Amino acid sequence: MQPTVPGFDLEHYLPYRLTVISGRLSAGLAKQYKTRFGISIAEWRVLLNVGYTEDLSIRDIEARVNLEKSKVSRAASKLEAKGYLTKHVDDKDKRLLKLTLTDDGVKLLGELIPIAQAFHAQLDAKLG
Amino acid sequence: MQPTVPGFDLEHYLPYRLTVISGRLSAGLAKQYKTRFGISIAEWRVLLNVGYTEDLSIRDIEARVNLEKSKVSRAASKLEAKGYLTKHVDDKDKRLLKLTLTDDGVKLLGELIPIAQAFHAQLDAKLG
DNA sequence: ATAAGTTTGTTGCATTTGCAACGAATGGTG
DNA sequence: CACCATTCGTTGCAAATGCAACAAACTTAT
Repeated sequence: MQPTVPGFDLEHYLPYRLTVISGRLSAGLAKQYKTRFGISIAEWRVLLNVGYTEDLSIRDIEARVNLEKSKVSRAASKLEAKGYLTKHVDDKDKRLLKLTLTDDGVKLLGELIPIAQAFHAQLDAKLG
Repeated sequence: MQPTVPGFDLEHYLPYRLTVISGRLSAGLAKQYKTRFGISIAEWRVLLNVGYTEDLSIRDIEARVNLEKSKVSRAASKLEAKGYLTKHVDDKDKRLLKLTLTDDGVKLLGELIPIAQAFHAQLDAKLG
């Protein structure tokens, strides 16, 4: 624990700690989602947002979740291919896509949410 | 803001928020480091840890920073190729590599730290 | 000491990722 | 209207990534 380079308090550097912590948190759920449901983290987040708010566009999700639009686009396409959501061109602005969960999508989300909630409860318990 | 799927408070879901926030934080610094110094985030973290503690091994960093060991290995190799650190086989356990910053590495870290500190100060200010 | 098992770091390979380029749609300006 | 600039989503491609396989070094047990 001897700092070679003084003048920087690594242990308390916020961006650093946040990244490490959030990485560890995500990793736990990610494996469950992937192995049990064949869903990536990106897909899970898109699914969650589309389920949470109606008629979101790719751009909306990009802004909310801080995912590259190409990543959102591909995640949405995969979810569409798996039958969990549908894309509809917006009538008012035909550049936009309105994303909507299918019944299967809603069902899947219903299965995923309890897992996330349990994880969250577990986390809360650990944090006191 | 109409939840299609009830029973889940997305806005307050901690892992979700942490990931979004830490992603935004990292993104800001990442570009600076990459464009100005040709250093990736993984390399920056390895550099920082090696500077902070002497004779770290790949495994040590893997555990600390939560990076895949292959990622750490490649980041370390790149830093070595750029002349910022050296690898030495540990005498007591020849599987381990002791990573040490070169003079250039120390110098580079000295340039990067103020940027990180300024960023941190800026963040603190925003958080009140 | 030998054999079986573990740990450490690297590498091969298939997948994922980010960035730029692109077409289509819209907005703005003359 | 015509023209230029901007926005949105997709895709091509090079680079990054994760995982498994591997060799070498170490540990343990018999």
